[in-house]
Amino acid sequence: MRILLIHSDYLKYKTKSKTRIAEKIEDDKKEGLYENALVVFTAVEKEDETDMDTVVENAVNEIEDVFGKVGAKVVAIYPYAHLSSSLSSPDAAKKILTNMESKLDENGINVKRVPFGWYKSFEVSCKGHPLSELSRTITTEKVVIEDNKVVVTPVAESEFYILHEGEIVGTDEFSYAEDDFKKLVEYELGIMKSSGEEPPHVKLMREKKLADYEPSADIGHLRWYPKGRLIRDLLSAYVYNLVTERGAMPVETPIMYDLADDAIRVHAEKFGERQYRMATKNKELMLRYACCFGAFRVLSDSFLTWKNLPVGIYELSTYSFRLEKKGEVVGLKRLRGFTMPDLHTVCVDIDQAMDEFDEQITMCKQTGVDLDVNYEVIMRATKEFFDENKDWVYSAANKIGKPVLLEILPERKHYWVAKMDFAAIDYLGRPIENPTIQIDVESGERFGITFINSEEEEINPIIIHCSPTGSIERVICSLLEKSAVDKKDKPPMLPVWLIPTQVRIIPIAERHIEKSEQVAQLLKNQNIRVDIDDRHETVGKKIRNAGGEWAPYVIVIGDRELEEGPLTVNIRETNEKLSMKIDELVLKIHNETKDMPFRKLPLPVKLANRVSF
RNA sequence: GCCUCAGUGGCUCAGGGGUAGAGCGAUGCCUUGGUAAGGCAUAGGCCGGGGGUUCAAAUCCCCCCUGAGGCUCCA
Repeated sequence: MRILLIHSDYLKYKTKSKTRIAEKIEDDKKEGLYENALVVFTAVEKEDETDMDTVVENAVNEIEDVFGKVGAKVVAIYPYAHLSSSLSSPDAAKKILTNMESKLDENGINVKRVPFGWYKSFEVSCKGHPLSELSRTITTEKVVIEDNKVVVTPVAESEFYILHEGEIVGTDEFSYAEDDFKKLVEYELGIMKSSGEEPPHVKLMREKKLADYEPSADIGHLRWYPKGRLIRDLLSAYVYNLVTERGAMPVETPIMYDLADDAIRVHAEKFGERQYRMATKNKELMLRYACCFGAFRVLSDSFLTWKNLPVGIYELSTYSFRLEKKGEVVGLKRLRGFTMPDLHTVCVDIDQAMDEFDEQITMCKQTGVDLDVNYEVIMRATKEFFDENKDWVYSAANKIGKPVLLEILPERKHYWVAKMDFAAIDYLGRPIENPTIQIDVESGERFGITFINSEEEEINPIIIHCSPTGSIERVICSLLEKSAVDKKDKPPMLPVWLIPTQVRIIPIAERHIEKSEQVAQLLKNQNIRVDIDDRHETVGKKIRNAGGEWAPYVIVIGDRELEEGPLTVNIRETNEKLSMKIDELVLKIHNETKDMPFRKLPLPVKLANRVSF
């Protein structure tokens, strides 16, 4: 429910004509004049229908609070549909508005309600003091009043443990050997102190010309420059290969959905206000915040039998949209538009889901190796699930090979009963939630997904949600944060398969450019991204610039190299100058990029021709 | 969304009611060179946007936008 509160000198209204949904009214309600009134313009929304009593209660509390503060004489409830683009049914609205009226009345407040469903003229004279114009969003969340303060009803709290080598211990009793794990636990338990610094990846993503803010879009939507786009493409190809090799089938589904579809609406409403919504002429649409919608619709329209299962449907959501709060959006870590690899695996039952989950743990772990990022892991389960499947939870945690934080939730709040979150730890010691695996026990039924079991019965399957890397943006975030950590004791780098310039060739004088081009062509033919710094600068400066671009290999070509023979190659990682033949360099790079995807350099080979972004 | 702080050339920043500044970068010229910044010159600014105060606003005040930190949140 949305309300707009106006403290007015007076409200004056007059009914003009009925709409189809008009309520019946007595003649004395056809017009009205209320002086010193707190006018409550109210739009009742779809989600309010799920818990009308709570909405009424919350709204009444809010109104009474403001009423008391501004010292108005009367509350005038004014139905005003234009505050929301997601309206409830007229019947529900009428009921809620009437209930608000009687509740306020019971509490001894002089309350009037302006008729619903009529075209009306009105005049309102706003007093204009600081509290005279307020808007509020009222939700179905239960609140209690305590010491005059509104407090969200405390839900029973989660319990936290550490699982390690088959043992379960309290978070206090565990002796933390690994720094990153300790940070993760402190963060999860809310005992980490903030340092107040800016995370380094934000500066890096701009400095390295990967991505930048786009002030002309909404907050949290980025522009990507060629180098950033290249890395995104490589990561996308990487995940595609990873999941298809394990049998998943890629699909592509729409980015927006019609809220008239019940299953879509219920699933969407769980996400509350954090959605982008748009109204077209006849439809109320939402932008997807994950691939679930499309995947579930594909699955519910497919014929599945127990022989097919488990089966995976994969999509890379370019983009998913979440209307995160302004203050929460930061760099690559938290965006309003992001790209999420999303794998949905249909399983016949919870046992098969657990087996499949085990496979996916292996897959998620592998991404940490391929990306060269350290993950710390949190396993979460509802109390009920944990009690029934203790052995499996222990063994799943054991697959991580190091301590795992375990959260046990007293009851199921979400669609999942068990999940595993993999987090990289940023420069400031805070987790970046990346891969995730979740066992979903709810969506199969909600979206009408069924399979035929061996007894020819139609059954709702268990579905596993998995993002093997987490969002592409967060992967890049983790890589940049890691480089900032590394900077303390070694040169910051990206994995060789991801860095835009793998080999930088520096000709000393113009007469060395031709030879540089020949070397570049040989490397290019071997699927290596190579470029030539042909600018009129000193060798020292070009070396410095190559370092600034994190080029892992730099070759200087001068008179000595004009003859056939070995090249001198600067190796960034070790800061060595090695004499090697081209073939040796090719072999070294191929070894380092083995089994990883390749894309060509999306920039002019010669630096003199490049646009500077 | 709330609280605090910030926005001056492409970048990093100085200035602080009365000619708009520096370094880096860019461009041009000189230098044709051997491993982390060669020299000289030039261009580039509605001082985030809009209102107000003032003879005069980049500077003071108000609103908005954008960014940072914190709070909250991340299904």
